[in-house]
Amino acid sequence: MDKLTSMLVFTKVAKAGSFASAAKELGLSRAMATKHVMQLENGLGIRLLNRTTRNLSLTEVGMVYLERCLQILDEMEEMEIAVTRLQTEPRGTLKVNATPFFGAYHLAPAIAAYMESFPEVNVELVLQAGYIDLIEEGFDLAIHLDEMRDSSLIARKLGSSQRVVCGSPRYFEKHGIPKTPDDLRKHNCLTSSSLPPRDQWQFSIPGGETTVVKVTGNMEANVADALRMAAINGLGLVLLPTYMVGQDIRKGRLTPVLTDYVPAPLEIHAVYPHRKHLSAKVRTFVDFLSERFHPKPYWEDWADAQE
Amino acid sequence: MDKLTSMLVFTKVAKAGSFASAAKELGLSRAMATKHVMQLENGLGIRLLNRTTRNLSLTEVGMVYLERCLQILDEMEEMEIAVTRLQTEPRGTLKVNATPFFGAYHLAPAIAAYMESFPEVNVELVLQAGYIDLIEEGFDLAIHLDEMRDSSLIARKLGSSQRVVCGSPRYFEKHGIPKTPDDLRKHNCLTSSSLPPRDQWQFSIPGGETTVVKVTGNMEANVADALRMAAINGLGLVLLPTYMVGQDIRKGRLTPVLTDYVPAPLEIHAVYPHRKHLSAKVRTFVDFLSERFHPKPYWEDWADAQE
DNA sequence: ACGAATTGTTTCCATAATTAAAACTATCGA
DNA sequence: TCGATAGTTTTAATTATGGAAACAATTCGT
Repeated sequence: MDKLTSMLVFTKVAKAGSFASAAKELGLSRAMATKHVMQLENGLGIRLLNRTTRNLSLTEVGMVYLERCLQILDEMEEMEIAVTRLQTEPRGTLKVNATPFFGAYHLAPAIAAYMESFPEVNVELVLQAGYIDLIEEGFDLAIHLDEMRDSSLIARKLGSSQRVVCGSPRYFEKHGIPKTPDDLRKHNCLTSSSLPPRDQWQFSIPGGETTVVKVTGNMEANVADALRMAAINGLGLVLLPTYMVGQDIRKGRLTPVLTDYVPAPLEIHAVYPHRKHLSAKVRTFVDFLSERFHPKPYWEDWADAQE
Repeated sequence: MDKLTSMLVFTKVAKAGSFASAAKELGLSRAMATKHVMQLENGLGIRLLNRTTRNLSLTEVGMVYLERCLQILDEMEEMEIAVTRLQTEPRGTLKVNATPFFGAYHLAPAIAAYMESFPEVNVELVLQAGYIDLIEEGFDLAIHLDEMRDSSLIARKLGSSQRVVCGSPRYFEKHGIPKTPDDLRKHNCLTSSSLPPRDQWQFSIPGGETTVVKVTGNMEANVADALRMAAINGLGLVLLPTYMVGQDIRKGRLTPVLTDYVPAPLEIHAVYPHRKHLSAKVRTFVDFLSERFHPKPYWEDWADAQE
C-alpha cells in the first residue's frame, strides 16, 4: 500500500471530518479509506484519529502528523511539477559532443540559431575527435560522422554529406584535371590517417558499378582540416566531405572534379543515450538540426557559384 | 509499489553508483532495484538515470529529483521520529474530564504528583458533571464514578470508594445513632438528585442479604457537595462515598454510622477513547492513578483517627 | 418514539501487484 | 576468446489491493 496515498487519504479524512466523504472525494470505497488510515496508524503504532461511527477528531499526535503530511505532500507535488516542466519545456543545459571541424563550422552557428528559439536552454559544446563515453561524461548528445561507435546508444540520421575530390585551380592549371578515377593515380593525393577511406578511394559511376583506386601522395595528416588547407594552397587533391570543402568550392578556392563519379556519402547522426523519455531540450535540438541539414544541406549549395 | 520506497531505492542507486550494490545494501534483488527506479521514471515520464550495463550517471532531471528526494525522505524520517517520540515518551497535553469534587480534591493533587515524575506533560483539567462527548471534545481521559456511560469507550478500573452513612456529632447528640438501616426512616436523610441511590438506600449485611430503605428528608440537592456541607452543619444524614467524606470523618466533622451495613461501593474508572496505540501520557497517568487509588485509597484511612 | 439512513469497520474474494530466481544481453578484464 | 559482472526481462508464486456485502452503532426525520 502506497504510503503517500495513505497520507493523502489521511489528510482528506482529517479535512473532511469523515471517512465516507473523503472516500467519495478520492473515488474509493469507505473500506479502503479505513484501511489506509489504519495502515498509517499500525505503521507508526500510534492512533491518529479518534473515531466512533458518528464523531471524528484528531489525536494530539494526529495533529502533528497531519501538519507534516500536508507539508510533505505539497513538496512532492511541487517537486514533480518542477521536474516535469524541466522535461516538457526545453530548458536546462544541453551538453553536446562533436568533432572540432563540424562543431566549429556547422554546429556553433546552428546552436546560435537554435538558442534564439529556445532561450532557456544553455549549451555546453565539447569538440573532441576521439571516443567519448557519453553516459559516463554526462553528454546529452553527440554528432557522429559516418561511423556508428556505440551500439547501446540511439542514433538518428540528421543528414548527409557527399564526398568530393577537389583541388585548387592553381593545381589543376599545373597538373591537369582528372577525367576518370583511374587518372588519380598520376596525381598527388593527400590522405587522412583518421578518416576511413584513407588511400583506398571508392567511387560509384552513375550506372551503379563501383571502382576502388589506390591513391598515393606526399602528405598524410590525422586532421582532415590540415589536408584541406594544403589543398587550398595547391599541394594536391583531397577527398573530403562537402561540409568541409563546400565553402571553399563556393568561394572558388577549391574546384571539384570527377563529379560524375560519386564516393559513398558521409552520414551525419545525432546520438543520444536513450530513447524513452527523451527530454525536450534534446528532442527540440535534434529536430532543429534535422531540419537544418535535411534534405540537402546548405554546404552543398555551390551550384550557383559555379554556373 | 510504495513510491517512498522507490525514492529511497533511487537515492541509494544514485549514491552507490550501481543498481547491484544499492540492491545489496537494501536487501533486495537487482531486479527490484531496476523496477523501483523504472516505476519512478515511468510515473514522471522522465529518465532519471542514464545507464548501460557498465556505466551509470544521473540525468539533469535526475539530479534535481535526487536532491528533492533526499530532502523529502529526510523530512519523512524526522516526522516519524517526532511523532513516535510524542507517543512513546510521556509528553504533550493530557486533557482530562472529571466531576468537580473528585477533580478538585483528588485529581488535582494526583496531577501535581504525577507531573513531578513527568514534567513534559501538560494537563488540561475540565471539571464538569454532565455528559461530555470525549471524542468530539478531544479528551484523552475521563474519570467516571460508578455509571458507565459510553459503551464505545474503554474503561479501566482505578479503584473504588465505599459509601457510608454519616452525620455530624452534633446531629447524633440530638437525634441519636441509628443501629439498623430501618432506623433511618426516623432520621432526616439528605438526598442527592443526581447520584444514583437517591432515596432508595441499599445495604448489604455481612451475611450477604440486601436491604433497601426508602428514606426521607427535608433537603435535596443536585450537587452532593452541598449535602455534605449541610450534614457537617448538623442538618441530617447523608449517604456519600468516602472520597467525599473521608477527610470529614478523619477530622471528626462527620461520624460514620451503620458501619456493619455496607452499601454497594462506588467504582472509579478511567475512561478513554481507544485501546489500540494508547499514548504514553495516558498510559502513564492511568497507571499512576491506579497505583494511588489501589487497593485501599487514602480517603478511607480514618481508622487511626477513630481509635 | 421508531424506522430509515448514514457511518466506520470487518469479512470475503476476485483481481492485480510485488517479489526473487533464473534467463538474457551487454560489457569489461584477463 | 572466455569468464565474470551488471542491468534488464521473464516467469511463477506469493502477497496485497480494493470493492461488495454484512455488521454494529448512531443520528435524523417524521
